[in-house]
Amino acid sequence: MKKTCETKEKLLQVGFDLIWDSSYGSVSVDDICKRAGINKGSFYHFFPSKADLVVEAYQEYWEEKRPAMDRIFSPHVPPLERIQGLCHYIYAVQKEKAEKYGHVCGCPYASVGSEIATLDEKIRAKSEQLMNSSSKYMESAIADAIREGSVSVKDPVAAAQTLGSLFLGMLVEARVQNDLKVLENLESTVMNILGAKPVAA
Amino acid sequence: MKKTCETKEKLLQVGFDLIWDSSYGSVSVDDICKRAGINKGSFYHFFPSKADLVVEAYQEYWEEKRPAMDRIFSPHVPPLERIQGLCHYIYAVQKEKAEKYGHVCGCPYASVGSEIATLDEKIRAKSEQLMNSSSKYMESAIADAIREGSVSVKDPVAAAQTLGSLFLGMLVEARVQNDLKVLENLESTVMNILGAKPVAA
DNA sequence: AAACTAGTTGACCGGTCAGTCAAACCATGC
DNA sequence: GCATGGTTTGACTGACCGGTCAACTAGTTT
Repeated sequence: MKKTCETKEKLLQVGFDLIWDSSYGSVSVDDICKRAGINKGSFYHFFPSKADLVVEAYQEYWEEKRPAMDRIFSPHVPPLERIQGLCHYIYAVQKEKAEKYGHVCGCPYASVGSEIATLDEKIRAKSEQLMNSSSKYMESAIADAIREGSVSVKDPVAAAQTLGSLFLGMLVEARVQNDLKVLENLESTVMNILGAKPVAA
Repeated sequence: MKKTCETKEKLLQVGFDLIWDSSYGSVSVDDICKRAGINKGSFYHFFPSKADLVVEAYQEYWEEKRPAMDRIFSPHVPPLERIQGLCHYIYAVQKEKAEKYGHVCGCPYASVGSEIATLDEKIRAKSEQLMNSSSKYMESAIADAIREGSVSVKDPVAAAQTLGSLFLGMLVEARVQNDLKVLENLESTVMNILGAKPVAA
């Protein structure tokens, strides 16, 4: 008998990937089970519903990415380089996904969150929470940048919010256009908005 | 017998509204027909498939909104006031929709475009086209603003692209958070990015 | 060895899905 | 009065949906 976590983990990963790639509505529980090589009964042993799998999978994905975010936004790194690092990281993740699946996939929280926002409150709330989860990193980086005088913006909270919306919008555009080029300007656009002096790459 | 266009028009409008409010995957052809008070056979008399209805409905919605856009972006209006006008217009449309349906609905092209981008090429392409359709307005307004010296940005094409992504991102956020407040900062955020001198309201 | 627990199986449920079709309907032109 | 052709009807198809269930397997505890 497999260990508990193996089956559940497999379902979480496969479900997350399939839904990120296509959509919540178009991926059936059968699809997930078939791809995971697991029987449907087992799915409902671990998850009360398809929606619950998604909520758990999102949480897990975020926790998986946290160490990378902590590294990128380490206070040891100069503030503008942190933001630069995030831009590179986003591009790298999107590129990897696009090569693996043949589509630019965008932000998983935003795609499914927007799809399902008016239909399932649990998923909506989780999407909202995770979409905002990186703003703290950004706020502190911008605040540090303001303190060292390397940017011209004044309000770190407002600037972080603006950049968050911008990232989101560019990721949606990249997904709809199915083109990574949209994301190539990420860094320069961000630096422009912050009113940053150029930083050596 | 009703005129041709009545039945078809009704299906287009009802379909567009239902799908904007919830999602492409969660609205069935039966739902649309029931709400429109029209039989299913008639649906397939006018549209080869559900996807074709969406593409046509999107095109029609855009054409319906064009006169308003032409008015807002009339060259008789000072450039920054045009952009201000767009911000107010977006807010007004979202507010009206939210009051009618009890949800903030966001951008219809982006929601469905993102949902379906990797699954249906016709819808994906139409979404891409319509998401970009307002950038020309923005570009010329920014170019005029640069010429009159009322903004500090230099490149109208790049700035229009940035603002387009920003609008998109804020609309997605507003939908997922189901909160119009997200859009209240639209104008001030945009003016900040453009480096505009304040314009009398 | 019996009882308990957690995991697994796959057939099964009622309902819904997108899409089909042959027949009926009806305004018009002849 | 009759033929025409766009429009309308609603029953129908077969696949698929999310979710259930009772039976089964296999380690663990007592």
